[in-house]
Amino acid sequence: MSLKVTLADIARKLNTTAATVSRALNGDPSISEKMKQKIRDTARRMHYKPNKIASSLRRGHSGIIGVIIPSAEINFFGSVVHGIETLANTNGYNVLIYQSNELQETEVKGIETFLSARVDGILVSIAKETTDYSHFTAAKDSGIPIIFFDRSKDKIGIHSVVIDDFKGAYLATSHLIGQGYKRIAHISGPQHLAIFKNRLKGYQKALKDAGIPIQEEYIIKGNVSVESGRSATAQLLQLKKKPDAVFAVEDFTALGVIKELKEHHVRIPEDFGVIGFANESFGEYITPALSTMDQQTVEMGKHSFELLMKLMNNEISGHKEQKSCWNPCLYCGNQACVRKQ
Amino acid sequence: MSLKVTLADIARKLNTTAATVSRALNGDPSISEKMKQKIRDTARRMHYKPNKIASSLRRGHSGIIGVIIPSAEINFFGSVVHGIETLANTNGYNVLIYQSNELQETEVKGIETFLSARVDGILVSIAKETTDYSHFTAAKDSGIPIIFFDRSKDKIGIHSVVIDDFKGAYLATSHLIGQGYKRIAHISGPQHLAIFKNRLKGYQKALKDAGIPIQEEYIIKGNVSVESGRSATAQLLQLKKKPDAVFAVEDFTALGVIKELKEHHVRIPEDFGVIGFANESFGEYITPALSTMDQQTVEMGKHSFELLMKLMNNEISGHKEQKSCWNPCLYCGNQACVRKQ
DNA sequence: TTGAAAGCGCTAACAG
DNA sequence: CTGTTAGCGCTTTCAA
Repeated sequence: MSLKVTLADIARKLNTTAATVSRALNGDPSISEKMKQKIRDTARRMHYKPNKIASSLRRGHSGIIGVIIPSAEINFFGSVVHGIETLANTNGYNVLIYQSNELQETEVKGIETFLSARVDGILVSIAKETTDYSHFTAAKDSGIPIIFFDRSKDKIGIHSVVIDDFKGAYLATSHLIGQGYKRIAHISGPQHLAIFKNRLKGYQKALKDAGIPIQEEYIIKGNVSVESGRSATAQLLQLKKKPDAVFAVEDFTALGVIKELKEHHVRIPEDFGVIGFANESFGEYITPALSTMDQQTVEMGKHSFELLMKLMNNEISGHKEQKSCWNPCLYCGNQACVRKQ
Repeated sequence: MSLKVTLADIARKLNTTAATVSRALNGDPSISEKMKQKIRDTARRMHYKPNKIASSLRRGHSGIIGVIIPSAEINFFGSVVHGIETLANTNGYNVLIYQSNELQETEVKGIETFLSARVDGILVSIAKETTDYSHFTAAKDSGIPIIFFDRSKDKIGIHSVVIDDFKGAYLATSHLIGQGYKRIAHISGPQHLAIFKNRLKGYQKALKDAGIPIQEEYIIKGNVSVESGRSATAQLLQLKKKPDAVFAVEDFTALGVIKELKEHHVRIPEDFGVIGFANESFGEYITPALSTMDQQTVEMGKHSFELLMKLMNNEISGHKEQKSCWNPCLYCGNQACVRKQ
């Protein structure tokens, strides 16, 4: 029942003032060791819990950074958040997570909530359904450091941390080519999101560089879901000239491909190659195991937080949008990042 | 750059006072409609964002509830949190998520963080590694409403929301018996957590009721991981009298079982039956599909929040510990909750 | 229906 | 080294 022990309570007991107690507890060097000891002891005995609300109000910052993710049920994001937390915690920040559930409306609410909570910075991975970005630019204009990770939007003046999706897709496609597949299809994602657009481009470039003509009928628009992988595959299998491999824009789509192929009794990888782009851990669980591009999620989280911290500390400008391709293996072209069971 | 618009700013522009503006914005009926309109308009034009920090300090509560989960990378928890958020948001609460990463130390930090943030209530699913529970009881004693969900600890005076694990395990085991398996093993989880202990008991009761003798060598201690499923299975396959089915305490363990069986070229389900206890979505992705007990995660989240809200509103006593078995299908014994592909 | 004033718990500036 | 004072932005009496 001692929830409301305050600095003043401690001060009273010790015949000193709240200011002194505050300083002692915050390790201010101007306070004598003896006094500090005494104060720390009684604070502990009285079960004092600092009231961060009051502290934040006074200091003008909250020590919280907000992260908006589309869904915690996508392993990929859980893992990135883990990376964010690791670094945030060692830097004295706490992380507040908000799920947009892939909805623009909820995403807007998330931004508002964070603004009201006076978080010190915001990290966001854009919802699939979001097509208007004014809540982000408004937040930025109001002065709060904000950075996109993974799902980003170019040319609206907000920094982003992404892997080199173009190169990743290029490598994934090249991987299939290297395995001897000749007619490689691609199931893409919503083209208004940069990551999906760049993966399509990487796919096309890889084919071109290998001297394989690009067939429009081999490029199917998907929407990042198991179902869209299935229907796209069904569609591909009806073509006169069927493809013999698919590069799926992400793992859920790839899973749909595999499910559909199985129903048609197409053998993987003998008759048909499949590669995804990692966002799920189930890749290693399904049979046949899914080849996929590793995204080093934890690293992505750490890098995102680092960039955000620089922004919060004014170490980098918020003005000219900068894109941070952090993934060493994708960046340097090391093929090791093709993860295959 | 208008991050610091305050009530006073608005008041000044309108020749009134912060008090009036506050009242208007909060819909106080004593303010005239005309004034309210005017105030709302200028607030919008000035891009006013209420400072919840200040508001919380004054009101004495934050409107935030804290949720501690072992890991956001376990789908199960993401899904429960989703349920929590749904209800929390419609009730005007925001949800702050903290990951313990299955570590007691981090879990303690989470509690402290929440206490400092003055959250209005805490929901926690206990970390695997936690063996001392004093941080929970201390929090409760300090007056904050706290409730366990899924991973709970009995007899320390804290309410919990769990499914009827005993009955769930009973059903899972009976399911295997019903399919004709005769020698059913069980790979269990850490016995200091109630859910795992109860699942073991349910397994034993099901065997007993079916007149099948309980063999100690068929009960393997696991630690809730793919690896432990594998090694336990390897161990079981070395027995003179091999089992012909396994009830795994949760899905990661079940996955390990399947992987190991595959390596030994044991056919599922023809030669060997496997059933898990749902905490992952990969059940539907692997081959052969994993039979598993559905836990209705979203419902669990909603129910947890409801109970917490009752506690926060003093509608139930925090004194006598109460266990809330909320899962209708497990509770009523409806076999439909065995989810099989 | 509105204003004036006080205060939530903390920290920073200024004294001493 | 420590105390005094003021104020962060908001809400809530109490008055008018």
